[in-house]
Amino acid sequence: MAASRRPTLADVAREVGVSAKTVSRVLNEDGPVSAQTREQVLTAVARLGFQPNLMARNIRVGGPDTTIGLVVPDLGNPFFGAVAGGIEATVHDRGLTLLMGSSGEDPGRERDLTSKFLARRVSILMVVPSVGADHSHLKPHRAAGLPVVFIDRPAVGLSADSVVSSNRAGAHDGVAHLITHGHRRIGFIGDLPVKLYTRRERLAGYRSALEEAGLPYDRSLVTSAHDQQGAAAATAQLLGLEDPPTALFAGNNMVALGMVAELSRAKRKDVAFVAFDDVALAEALEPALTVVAQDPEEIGRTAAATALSRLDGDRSRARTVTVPTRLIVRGSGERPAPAVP
Amino acid sequence: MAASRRPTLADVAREVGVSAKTVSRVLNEDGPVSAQTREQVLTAVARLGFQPNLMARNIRVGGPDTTIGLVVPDLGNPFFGAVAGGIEATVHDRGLTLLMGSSGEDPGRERDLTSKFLARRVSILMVVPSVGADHSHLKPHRAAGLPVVFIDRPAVGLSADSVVSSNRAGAHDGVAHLITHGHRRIGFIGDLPVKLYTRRERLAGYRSALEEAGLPYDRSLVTSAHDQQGAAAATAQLLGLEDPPTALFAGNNMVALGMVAELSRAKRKDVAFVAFDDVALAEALEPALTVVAQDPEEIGRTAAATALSRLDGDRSRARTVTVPTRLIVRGSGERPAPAVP
DNA sequence: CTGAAAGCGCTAACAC
DNA sequence: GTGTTAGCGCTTTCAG
Repeated sequence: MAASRRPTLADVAREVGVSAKTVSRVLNEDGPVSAQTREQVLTAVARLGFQPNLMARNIRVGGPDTTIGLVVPDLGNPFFGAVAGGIEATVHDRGLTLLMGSSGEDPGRERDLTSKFLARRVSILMVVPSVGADHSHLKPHRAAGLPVVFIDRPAVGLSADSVVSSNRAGAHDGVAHLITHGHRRIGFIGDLPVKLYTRRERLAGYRSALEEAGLPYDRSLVTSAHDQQGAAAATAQLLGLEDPPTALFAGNNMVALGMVAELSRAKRKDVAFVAFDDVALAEALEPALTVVAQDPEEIGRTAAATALSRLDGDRSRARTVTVPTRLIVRGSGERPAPAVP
Repeated sequence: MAASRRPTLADVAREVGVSAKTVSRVLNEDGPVSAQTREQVLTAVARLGFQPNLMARNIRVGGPDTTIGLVVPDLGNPFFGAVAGGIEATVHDRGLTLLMGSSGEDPGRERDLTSKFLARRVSILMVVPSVGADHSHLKPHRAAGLPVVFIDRPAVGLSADSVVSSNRAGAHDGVAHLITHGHRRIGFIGDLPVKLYTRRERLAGYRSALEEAGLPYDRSLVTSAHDQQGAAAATAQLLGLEDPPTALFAGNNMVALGMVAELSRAKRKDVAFVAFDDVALAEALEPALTVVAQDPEEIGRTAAATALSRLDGDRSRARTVTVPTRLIVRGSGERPAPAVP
């Protein structure tokens, strides 16, 4: 059972007794073809199970490939899955397909992936940039007209479109919600590394909410974690302070999981908390988890729409689109602060 | 700012004053090249920002493209995201890239996607087949040596490898756990449509556990839902029966969310429950959620390993690999059944 | 309406 | 070490 060569245009042409060009015409509904030959060609195509080689076509036509290159930190993270879903839904009608890879937050891998995608002549490049990644190597491609969109975090060293959540305003709203319920000492558990764009923005929102309420910024109440374990530990550490916080703000969904787990383990029913980013089962918790929800699908749709407009000739200068977050009040933020002595 | 043409091998060659083949040799580390010209070529490549056109290369070399086509029902579903992550991790070293699309459980879209992928000459095709999809159109490609792997559900009308969870055994274990704690009337809320492979298998596991314990199979205790809302309604409906179940088994993670939400809403702290598929925050619930956990990453890794072995010439007959599930006992399944009168 | 020739960007197979 | 020629599978261009 030898792996038989796949049929080509020429095979079909020979089969019918016409030229390759005629077969090509039939398949692309280009120029005129007699109903007669048309029929014969289609029959032969079906019988041989012929499928035109898209790569060969693209190379001749010269245009970009009908793919979108998408680099995310982690394919398994539902946030990026939802972003990808939003992109796909938006570009599907244009016949574009997603080429995906994960960088693991490693600038080197990110660069390998983008290079590979560029070598494939993707129509559009979308990247969730890793901390420390430099994007200057994309400059010539941008100049050549390639739409590039950065997702969730802005570009570094390159002027390009980007789409982000309203991190700062969202964090502000979440923290303000806690303040409204009387809390004056609020812990912040952010992601790592501390240079991460989303962490910086969300911390800024936290600080602005404090400032607005005339509360002091206490560095000892700000800590970090990069996984669920770490977040649990950070939670325990904050609660163990001499003058501990009466409320906590989780800087992302991973942190939220660890924080909730630790509070539940320690049976601390007195601590109020709010998390950035929604999680499944948030409503089923006791108390139900109040969150600052992002809209990853909308981020994906927006990124795709932006890129498509560039593809269609929009030459206006690079813009950053902010997708709003939404405070979903479910209860966990309303535990009252204890009366101050 | 005209969109300048991207440089080609010939451009680089002209720049340096050598032949295209020499440049090719440098880039592919093929045949011998003097250190002198090598240096010059690399310089020119860097200066022009040249990136070889992978499509052109592939077409000449004739082999399949270095991509894996992956069709899933829904990109936003974390289960499939994790599967994709497992695949990518396994194939990364071979230089393969993921081409992904979502079918929305629509056999037509699934077919469009697979056809597109085949036209791109993917090295490997992986599909989570939709209910009602037929795969006979893949036969010629299989015969031509294309590795095809079905994920989460077996193939229809085609002999090909597949990788699935131990749905039957897993459901059996979950239900047996409930029986162990004294439950004799156990509700089953499965997914929809009822013809879905995973639903059938899990229901079979449910039945086998009942049978093993000498318990009757009562059809009125078996119902369905295809989203969280529906699952909540189904839960309410089961608990409203004249002779209601004292324990519930959720057939998937979506159903679990709805079920937990409804039990929490109705403040039914007496009902025991177990869910198929793990969910975030399961430990933080009260009681913590006992689940039959799947291992989607491992499913992805296994699928990839299987496909790679085919690529490497394994011609043995098609096999179905079952990835074990694991009962994670956290508490929700241990609420005792009320004493029978 | 149809076909022959040329060429997209690259590499295999031979020269030198 | 390096260049030349041919050709991957397809489409463009121009003749019939």
